[in-house]
Amino acid sequence: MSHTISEIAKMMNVSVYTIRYWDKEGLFPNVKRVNGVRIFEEKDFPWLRLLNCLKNINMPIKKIKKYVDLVLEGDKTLKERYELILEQEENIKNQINQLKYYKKQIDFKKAYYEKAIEAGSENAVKDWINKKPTLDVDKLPEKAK
Amino acid sequence: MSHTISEIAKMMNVSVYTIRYWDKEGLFPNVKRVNGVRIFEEKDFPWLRLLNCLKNINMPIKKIKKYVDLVLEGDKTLKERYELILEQEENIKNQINQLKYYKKQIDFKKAYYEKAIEAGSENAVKDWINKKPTLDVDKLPEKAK
DNA sequence: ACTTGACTTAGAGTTAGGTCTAAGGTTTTA
DNA sequence: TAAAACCTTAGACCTAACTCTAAGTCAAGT
Repeated sequence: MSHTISEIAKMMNVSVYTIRYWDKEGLFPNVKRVNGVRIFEEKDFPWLRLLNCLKNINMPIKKIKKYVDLVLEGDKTLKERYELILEQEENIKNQINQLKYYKKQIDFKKAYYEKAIEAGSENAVKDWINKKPTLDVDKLPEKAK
Repeated sequence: MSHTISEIAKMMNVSVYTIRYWDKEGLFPNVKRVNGVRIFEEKDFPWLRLLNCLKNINMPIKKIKKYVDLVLEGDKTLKERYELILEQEENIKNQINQLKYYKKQIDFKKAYYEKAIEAGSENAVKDWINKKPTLDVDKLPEKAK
């Protein structure tokens, strides 16, 4: 079963323009063409799947391109690719930890507004918020990327 | 204790340019000035803290500005602000879920490369990767924002 | 008084990642 | 056989979020 660019765009939930842009950036080095028209096949799906993953963990296109280039160089880059993947794993962990950390702050703010709405005014809960620590950068989780 | 722009930039781990840009965008409506120079005080810290949080959960500047405007309108916007915060909470949850989902794929890829490196070639583990599902967009977690 | 260094502004420039248009080719449908 | 509905390219344009430059102000130190 083969697929056109618009089908792939739909599958990946991006625009046709985006797929063409990614191709221009070299992210599809092996996609077949018939009369110049891109034909995506089942054999391309594992890569589409991984690409979708890498995009969604916020890996920059240039870094994805670098990975693609390593793949094209064959087995001699296995270790380098492994390290790149390890780095991404670290990166995801950091992103998750950071989001969890900030979720607590948002949850506090939510509770704060619940109290304020109940009281009808923000002033009524001002003393409550002041129990919270002030900006303390030392405690921030490691920045993602 | 009062602080200059460069101290705040250091604290928030961004450039001085960035703080000025944020100010230009209206994110510091209440910061004191002496001879035109911005003076950040302790009373500004809760907002710096929240701003830092909102930036790190990937809230766009325009949306943060909207929140600032609501705050300036006073108690009559409490409910609207509460809903904006709720939305952000949803958003963080989605981001976390998505990252956790993709982390599994990265972990699989990591194991894949460990096997490939051990075997000395990717071909040796090609059958192993093919046990994995192909691109299946229906199972993707809800997109964040 | 004068240099140093940190601050100010307006506005131009940069980067990443698309997004769109114009002009044209091919293939299916009426 | 012709229009509709896809596809193609090159390249211009767009947006978000900075990033930097130029020209200038101000306060502190020598």
